[in-house]
Amino acid sequence: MPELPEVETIIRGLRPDLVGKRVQSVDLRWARTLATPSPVEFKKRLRGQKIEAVTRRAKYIHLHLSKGHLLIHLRMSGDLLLRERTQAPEKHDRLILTLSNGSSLAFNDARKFGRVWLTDNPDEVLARLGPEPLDAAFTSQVFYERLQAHRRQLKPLLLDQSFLAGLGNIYTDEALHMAGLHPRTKSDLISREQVEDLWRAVRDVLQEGIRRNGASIDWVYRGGEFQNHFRVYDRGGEPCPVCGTAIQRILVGQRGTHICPTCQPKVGD
DNA sequence: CACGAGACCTGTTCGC
DNA sequence: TGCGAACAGGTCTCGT
Repeated sequence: MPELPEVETIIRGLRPDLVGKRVQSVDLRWARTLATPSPVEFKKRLRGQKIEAVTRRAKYIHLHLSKGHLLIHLRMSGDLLLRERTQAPEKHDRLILTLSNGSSLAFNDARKFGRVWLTDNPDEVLARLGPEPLDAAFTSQVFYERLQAHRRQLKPLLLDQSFLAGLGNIYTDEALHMAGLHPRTKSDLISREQVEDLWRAVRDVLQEGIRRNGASIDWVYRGGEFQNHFRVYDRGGEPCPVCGTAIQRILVGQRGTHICPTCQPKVGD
């Protein structure tokens, strides 16, 4: 479910309830959720820690603790929820932290792809990430140079978190449609003007996603409403909002991809 | 280096 | 209704 706007929505919601609280107890219900350290170490080091800040880097949730850092990646189906301490664990809860204010923080993840790290050096996990797309440092010139440095299909490149951090399948399709670019276009073949359009599209679509509290599809519901404003994603067969042509669903880099064949003509190759 | 296939998992939806 | 196949918001590793 979660891409940058969904993760941003989650941390904004949780932050006021988490900052200043202490971890009283740790209930690890699916051991493989833990990337590092060992379960025994994890519990020992986490208990008693105070949550000092809640931030986001790309799709990672970052809890800054009095000593150490808890990083959480929700992957496909993860969710982070505040519960009443008295509430019984739910079916897919993988980790539950009981907090000092009588609530608990539950990491729920049906597909078990999500991961949690407890580390003194968050860079061990985050260092390989590319630029943060909404950062002031991510200029269209930086984007242009990075695109030129590769000869790859645009969509898989935009999904590569070491190239640009935070986009997922939804926002990539939306941004490429907004910029009028075909997802298979080679990254070094687009003009400076097209890069400018794509740069603006990426930032606009992420900001719109955040403004609408993210997108919620299917049974993994979070209360966002961006799903009601998709231009192409999950809209195969429906008319393109710009030109009316039927939206196509194709496969690019093994990911379902949605394009308007009129607005996003193939280039180069 | 770029790309495809397969793995990791469970749940929902679609087609027959 | 039943049942298998296809598919899902992500990322990693391996082989070509």
